[in-house]
Amino acid sequence: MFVLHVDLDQFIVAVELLRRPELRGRPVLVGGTGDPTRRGVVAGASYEARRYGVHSGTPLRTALARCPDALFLPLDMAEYRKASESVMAALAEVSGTLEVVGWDEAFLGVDTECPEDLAHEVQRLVQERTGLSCSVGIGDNKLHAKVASRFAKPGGVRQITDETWMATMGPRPVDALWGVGPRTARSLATAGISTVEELASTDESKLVQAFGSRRGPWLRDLALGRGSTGVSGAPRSAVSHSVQETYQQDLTDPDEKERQVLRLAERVTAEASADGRPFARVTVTARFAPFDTHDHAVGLRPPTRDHDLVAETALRAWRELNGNRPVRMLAVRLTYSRQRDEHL
DNA sequence: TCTGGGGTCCTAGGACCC
DNA sequence: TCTGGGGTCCTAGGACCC
Repeated sequence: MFVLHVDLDQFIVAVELLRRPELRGRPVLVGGTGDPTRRGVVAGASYEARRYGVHSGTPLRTALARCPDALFLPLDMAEYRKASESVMAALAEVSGTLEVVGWDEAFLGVDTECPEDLAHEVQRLVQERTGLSCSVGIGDNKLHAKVASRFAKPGGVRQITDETWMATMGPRPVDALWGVGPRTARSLATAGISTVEELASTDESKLVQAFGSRRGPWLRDLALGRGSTGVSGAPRSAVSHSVQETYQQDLTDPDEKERQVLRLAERVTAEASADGRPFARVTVTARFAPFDTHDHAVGLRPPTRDHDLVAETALRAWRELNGNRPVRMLAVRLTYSRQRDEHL
């Protein structure tokens, strides 16, 4: 048994290039409305643009300053969703268990003698069906496969085993591990741990003290390359659905803030209604100027799909949030009820 | 680096019950 | 009266991912 991690190369940009092939080879950046003078960040950067130090997450204005010759395109979520569905449909043809983990990545649990051949076959299949290029990581577990696909980019195949793990990952900074972000990296740095090797050889009790009885040992396992092998083919249903909007100018008028909360509530209810499940909770999130984010949730009991009730509850959640300061971003999230409601 | 949009999971603490 | 121990549900907030 092997785990393959299939990861599309510069997915968002690649989808855009399918319909604008004349842009191939140029620095292309996708994000926001496509206007780099407005608030927004880069969601997808072509490899050419990345050479200028622009990556996903870079503010559009910064991207413009670093790479003034780049082509800026607006986000087109519907198009990426369509492309993602075609990719996953192609992967479903491969014999094995398919676990979709995002728009542009999936695990395949496969039973084969030669995972490399299969990986190349997967690449051919995806290319043929969708015109998109992907990288494939091979491992004995998900962590190995996930990390390997990063080294395989772009368009390659890489395998990581128990034997090669530490040689490959040992010298790298801890945030190269899947699940270690900037916060954890900083906490580890405080404890004098900066590389994967150092983390792997740290006394477990020390990690338990700093990160708790669950997270401590988990971090060490991560550094040792221990990960889950279970690839689940069970269909995943979304836990929640949300919409959010960052305003070009901070909102200061209280009535305007309430109108925006109601607008977002209507939008998210309309979008989430297609699912069929009733909603169990409404969460309103506000990002206040300059940048502190707070949220407040109110349960819907019993779970409901009533639009008016959702709107009212969103407004109540907003009022309980005490949003008296200038607002930069608002979001409304609906969490689905775990049971399908039979009396609707 | 003045910082989007859409998600997931975990933990801790309060309320409430027996 | 100065007060245990456990279970469950709920929410806030932290952290991470693409």
